[in-house]
Formats: sequence, C-alpha cells, structure tokens
Amino acid sequence: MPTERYNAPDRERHWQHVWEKDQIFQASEDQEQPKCYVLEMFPYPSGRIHMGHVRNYAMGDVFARYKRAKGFNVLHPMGWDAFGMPAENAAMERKVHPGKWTYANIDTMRSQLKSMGLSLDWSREIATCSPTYYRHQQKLFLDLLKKGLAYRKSSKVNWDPVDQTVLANEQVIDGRGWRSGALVEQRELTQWFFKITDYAEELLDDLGTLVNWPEKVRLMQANWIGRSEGMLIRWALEKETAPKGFTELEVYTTRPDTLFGASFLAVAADHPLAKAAAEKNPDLAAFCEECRRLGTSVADIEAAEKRGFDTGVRAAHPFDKNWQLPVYVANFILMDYGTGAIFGCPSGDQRDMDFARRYDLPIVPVILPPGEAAETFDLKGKAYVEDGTMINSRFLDGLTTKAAFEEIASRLEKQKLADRPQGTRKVNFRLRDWGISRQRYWGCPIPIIHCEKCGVVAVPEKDLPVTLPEDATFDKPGNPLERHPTWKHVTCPTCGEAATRETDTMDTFVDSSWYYVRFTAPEAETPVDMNAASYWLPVDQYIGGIEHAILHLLYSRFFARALCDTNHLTFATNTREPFAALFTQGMVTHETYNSQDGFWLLPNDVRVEGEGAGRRAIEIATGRPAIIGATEKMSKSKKNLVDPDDIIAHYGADCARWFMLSDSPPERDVIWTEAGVSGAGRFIQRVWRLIDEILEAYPQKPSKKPETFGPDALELRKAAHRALDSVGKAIEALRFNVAVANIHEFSNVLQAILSRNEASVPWAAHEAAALLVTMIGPMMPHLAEECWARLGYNTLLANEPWPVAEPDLLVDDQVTIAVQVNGKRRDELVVSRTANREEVEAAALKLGSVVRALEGRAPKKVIVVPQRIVNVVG
RNA sequence: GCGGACGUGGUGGAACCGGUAGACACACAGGACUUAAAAUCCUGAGACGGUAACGUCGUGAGGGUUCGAGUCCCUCCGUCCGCACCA
Repeated sequence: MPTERYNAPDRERHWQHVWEKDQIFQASEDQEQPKCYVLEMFPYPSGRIHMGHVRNYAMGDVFARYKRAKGFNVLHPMGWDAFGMPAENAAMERKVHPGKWTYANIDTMRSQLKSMGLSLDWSREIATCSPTYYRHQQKLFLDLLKKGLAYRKSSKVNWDPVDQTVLANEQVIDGRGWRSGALVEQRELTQWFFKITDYAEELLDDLGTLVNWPEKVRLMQANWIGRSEGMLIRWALEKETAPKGFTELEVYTTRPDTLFGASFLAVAADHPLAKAAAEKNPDLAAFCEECRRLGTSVADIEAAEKRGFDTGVRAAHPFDKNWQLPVYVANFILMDYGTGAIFGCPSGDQRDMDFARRYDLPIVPVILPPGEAAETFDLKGKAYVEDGTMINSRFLDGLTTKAAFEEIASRLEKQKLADRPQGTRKVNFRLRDWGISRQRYWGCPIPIIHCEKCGVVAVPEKDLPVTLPEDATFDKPGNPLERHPTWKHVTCPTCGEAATRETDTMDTFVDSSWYYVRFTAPEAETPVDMNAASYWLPVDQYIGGIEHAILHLLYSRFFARALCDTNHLTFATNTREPFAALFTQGMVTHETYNSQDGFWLLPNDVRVEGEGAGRRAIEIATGRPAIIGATEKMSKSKKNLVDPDDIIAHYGADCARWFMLSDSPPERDVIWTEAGVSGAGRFIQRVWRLIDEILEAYPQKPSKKPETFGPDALELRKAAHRALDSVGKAIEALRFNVAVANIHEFSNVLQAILSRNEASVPWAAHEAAALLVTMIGPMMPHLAEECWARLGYNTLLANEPWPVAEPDLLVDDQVTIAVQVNGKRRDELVVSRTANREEVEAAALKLGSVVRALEGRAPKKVIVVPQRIVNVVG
C-alpha cells in the first residue's frame, strides 16, 4: 500500500509549531555542557528575505542543529540591522515613517524566516532601531568618549549639495552623488570619530590568531590596516624662501636609505606650507584649488598625471647644509597619510621618477641591484625599488639597503635640528579613524549637547535614551533632525542655558559592531551582562557574506576591544576577538533574461525550452523570444530573482534548504536552477518512500539486536555508520555539499539492500533508517522529524543526540588496493587489511597483468603503501 | 600597478598527508511500467581506437621533482576578487 506523497508545506507548519511550543531552541548559560555560539550576520529589514538569506541561514542552521545534537549548549539568535538609508528613502518616496516601514518589514521577514524552520532562539530577538537597543549604544558612546576613544574633528567629506548629506566614498560615482547625480563637493565638517587607529597594531597582530578565518579575509584586513615602517625626517627650510613662521618641513618615508637620491620635496595641496606659500602666489593658489577638486573620484586620480608647482621654498639636505632641494606642491601627495609631505627619490620610486622627468629634476641611482656593476648600471627609465647595494650615497656606499636604513636612522636620531632629533623611527598605518557622523534621521542619535558656554556636553546618563522624534518630516532633502522645530532645542545639562542637540546620528556600522554581544543578554539593564557575555563569547562560528570582509568585521573587532577597555566586557579566554571562526558563503546567482525591447524579465515571466546550444527563452506574456543573459547575483535591478516564499509554498523549506546545501561548495556561488530545486524535491519524496518501504517490509524493529549479521546486513550497517561518520565530519567542516553526497550514497545502498532477505536485515534496516533520518536532520529538519515519528520514536529528533558510529564498522577486513607498473595502473588486488608488505608484493607480482606489463623484465623495485597501492618498477 | 584565489567530463562538483581521477548529483540516451503523461525503477556514459577483452590519451599550457603529481616547485595563459598616487 503506497503512502501518499510527503506534503511538505503542511508537515513543516506542524513541526515548526511543535518546536515553538516546546521552546526547545531557547538558550541559557547556566548549563554544564560546553557552549557553542552560532551566528549568521543579521539581516537588514529591506522588505522580504531573498535567496542569499536562505543560503546563509540554512548553513548556520545546519551547523547549529548539528552542534546541539553533538551535546553543545547552543546559542543561535536572530535580530535586525534596522537603521539605515533605505527606510529614509522609503519615507521620502512613499510618505511612510521610517519606523513604521521598518517594523512592517521586520514582521514580514520574521515570519518568512520562521517558515524556514530555523533553530533560532527568538526570545533574544533584537532590532537596532529600538530605543531598548540604542540607548545602550548611546551609553557605550559616552564611555568611549570618556576614555578618549570618541572625539570630534574637522574633516573633509563628500557633500551632496542636492540631497544635503554626506556621502560615503562608495556613494560617489564619477564625482556625482549616487542618488541625486549632483556634482559632489568637498566640505570641511566637524564630525565624530572613533579612535580605531589606537588599536591598529593589535588589530593587525591578532589577525595571526584567527586561524579559523579565511586567509583571504585576514589578508584583506591586513592590507586595509596597512602597516609600514619608516622615519619622520625634518628638513630645515631656507629662511629667505620660506613663508613666515615656517622653519622646517617634516616628511614621512619608508626608505630613508635613499636619502642621497633625493631631488625634491613635495607637499599636499592642503598642507599648511602649501597654503601659506599660496597666499603670496595666485598661480600656486590656483594650482592647489585644482588639486583639491581632483580629490573626489578614484577614476580621476588614476587618470591624473603627476603634476606639481614649485613653491619657491628651498630645503636643506639633512646631511649637507649646502645641498638645496626645491619644495613642490604635488597632486599625488595625500594630506592624510604620513605628514602630507615627502621627499622624492626619482631612482627609487616610479611616481617620483615621472615627476622628476616632467620637471627636469636630477635622477641619481642610489641602489645597485645584485649582479650589476656600478659603472655600467642603467635604470633604463624605470625606478628600481628592490634591495641592493648603496651607491652615490657618500657614507652609505657599499652598505646593503637594510644596513643603510639603520645607519641613516641612528644618525638622524642623534643629529639635532632646533634642539630635537632630526629624524625618528615611525610606524605608520593606512588605517584611518572611523568617522561615524551621518546627517540623517534614521540612525542612533549621538547623545551630545552643544552649549555656547560649556562646549560639547555629554547627555547625562539619566536622560538616556535620546530618542528620535516621531513627528519628523521627510518631504525635503537634508537632515530631518536638523530642521525639526523643537527636537534639537534643549537646555545645557551643565549650565542650564539654551543649547542644541547634536543632530548627527551614528553610522549604522556602529549598531552592528556589538549586536553579537547584546545577544548574550538582550534584556540586560546595562549594555552588556558581563557574566553572560563571558560565558558565550567569542562567537564560535560566524557566517556571512564576503562583502563584509573589511568594514563590519574590522569595526566589530575594534568594538570588542573598546568594550573591554571601557570595562563593559571580559573574555573568558585569552583573546579579544569576537569571532573565533568565520565562514564567508558565496552568492546565489541566476540566469538573467531580457525582452526584445531591452527590459529585464523575471524568471517567472519566461519559459525556457530546449537545451545546450538550442536553449531558448520565450516571454510568456507576449510569446516573443527573450534573450538569455549572463548568470549573475540575484538582484532587483536585473530581476533575476526567485522568491523564497514561492519555493517554500510549493516545495517546502526543506527542499530550498537541501538544494542550497547540495552541489556547490558553500564558499562558492551557487546557481539557482529550477532543475536543481525539483531534484531536491524528488530526493525528499525518495526519502519518504524509502522509510515507507522499510516500514512496509519490516513494520516493527526487532527488539533484540542480532548476535551476528549476514553479509547484506553487515554491508548496510557499514554503509550507515560510515555515512554517519563522514557526514558529521563534513558538517563540522562546513562542507555541506560533501555531506549531501555522502547521504545520497548511503541512501542508494539502503535502497539496494532492502530487497534482500536475510534474517538480520530487518534490524539493520531499522537502524539504517534511524541513522538516515538523523543525518538529514540538520539539513531537512521537518522531513526528518516526520520520518522519526513515523519510525515509531516518540521523542523530538531535534532533541536527540548525534549517534556515535561503531568503530568496528568503519574499517574493512579486506581492502582493494591498486597495482601499478612503472606508475601506471594495471590491476587491483583485494588483500587483508593487515597484510604485510611481503604478502602484498608477492600477490602483486603474481598477477597476470603485472607479468604482462613487465614484458619479461625483472622488477627492480616494488613500492608497497599499505592499504593503498603497490607500484612495481621494472 | 600591487596582493590573492581559482582553472577537473555536457553541467555543478568529489578526490584524506603526493597513492585506483571523475564519488555524488544534474542534464542526457536506451529500456521497463502506463492507453498516454507524470512519477518511479533498471541500464549506459571522460575522449579516441576496438564487437569485445583491452589499449592509448586525459585534471588550462609547457617544464621540473618523484617509484608515483589534479595535489609539490618553476614559467606562461585565462577567469574572478581585493587594494591602489600609502611616500
């Protein structure tokens, strides 16, 4: 009697309800089990979940469920990264309050996530836009301020004059605002910063401890932090040439060894010396202005030639008072790296050489490459940047590059200019402090009051949270907080005079820099519950997109340390790293389709026929052929979207999960295909039928385990226990595609053996069925739960431990080993697992295929690798 | 320009520490069942030659190390990613 098909949507709702009712995924820290904190990057509530979320959360859920089964006390929370621009844009476009829009999206997405059957502890749900979250963030801000880790400074920003807001560098496209299209201006604004640079060294050094992070991410962070070792060198300026008040110029260099190859100094257009010199020189002023305008776009910078303007100022070489070098303003010098000033050594730096050529400055080689002779060495128009032997460098001649560095450093450290050492060693970082001010409404208000008398005043803690006013207007560009009629007007907490609130809000990256801490005690009265945090942290497995490789992860690493240093957090182990292991999953991609008039088409609006070269798409609505485009990341703009809701309603969540985990290695992109999904759906029905067939053939599991097993039963048991072992290992290593393959393989064996009639098969079949169900449990939890119940167990599979594979079943008595002659495979040999070299060698040499391949030659050597291979060399 | 990753059948991909390349799946082809379709089941399949046994070739290209290389080393080609006047 064949059972009906497995009705996934119906059964999934049922089991989700059971799990929720029993609250089995709620975590608490007071248990004696080892803990495991599994976290996926929380979503921005944009409206609906997309396939990228499905993939991310399916992976995290497999890991969390597996760890639970392995006896860990698992924390697996979910929340919302709920502040940000899209809500404010929606407010502008649809006249809906950002909060209303956001919370409506959260409701939708929460129920979508719930329909995926994730083993989440929903009691810990947090939304960063809730005052119950951001009030703690404001407290943290104040503590960072006290500690000197938050400060205000004037800095250059990209200003969009139409939207009246600051733009991040990524939002400036070809020098124009990404929304307004207006030409972006450079403006000086006073902004709040976090002093991430204080931790530059530590953040770099500790990357070495993150052995369970992708090498790629560590490398990207290391490059971003960008440590370089060099020197600050002060150059005396010739009095009659220097502007008033300027007696010296300090430059930063990583190559003090090339000091005798110097032929000019150069400063950034914003350098004080440039500004002072420009006052008396309109042409120079015009040049500086031109440089500033160029500053915006990366593309412009690339295209720009190395250009400069001689300020007329002259500097004296540190080792030769009579050697005067010109000081230029140059367009390739950055004000915010080093000191905004360099010395140029044309032979040792390509930029400097280009510059020297253009302005006819001397090019003196100072480093001789290994193997070259000083008399014949020719730069051939290219700067030599590698190590070598010093030439044309007076007291350095003959030294290696490294020794020359040391020699210059120690001399300049002793040599005085105006009573201070003329040179000091200095480690420099590319990393800048983190500017967190945003001129926007939908973000965490910065809890500061500006008073004319008292200056910058912290909002007293008793007045926290500083909440956003509900009645803001979004009908025009600019910051709604700034133009709100009353919100910003307050009295100064210190003097009681009229004062104004800070109207900037915090970058949303601040919200996500500590949410993983808050999850450990989401209701705590203080930002962090130290006990809970030190129990759960660090996150044992963090999973998310590679797009956060730098900013979010770096900011979080900074925040963990800042929280420690403001006494909010301690780690139980000797680390300050928030994420012990990181996994970056690939994207979900799909084919794109275009109509003949050049519009993007949804996959649902297209019918695809044929295959291979004959594959074509037809626009369903019009019946006209459509163009099949490239396979790309699913995106709204290209309409190559598949809605998870549709898939879950049609095939079920297990199917979507299974497909996401199959085939593609999790770190690579997965191509979403209809064929793949229906294949996953077929496998679900197959498992269901398989369980059905077992129950039909052997309705009851024999209560007594047979003393001995026949060959078929033994084969089945071996396959089952091996699969159990390898699936566990694969999940542990997040190699879900391999786990899926192992399960397929095992179910093939199970199916094949069912038809055999052997006394010990029924028991083994029931054991195998239970193991199969256990193995698919983390990936397809609903189907597994349903099968588990059908097999007669009255427990929840989600609460069951991961069984231990029987070691005896994992090894074979007989092994098949390959036999090679001269490295070429000729035959195979079945031998006892414990056979010694002599036995294997003798057996191999007897093989007809070996004798034939040797063509009468005597074997010169026989290599035996036990249990693997025999290679006869002859 | 600098740094990095990757390159395996028609497709996605397996292959522990250098030891039987192509597991598993998708797609495909043939067959069974069916009035038919769907579903399901069975069979086949890297390429070339051969009825077959079998042989030769085969992991982007070329070279090297080794008894043995998809895996290690060198050179090159291609794809993707990150950074980029960083002194």
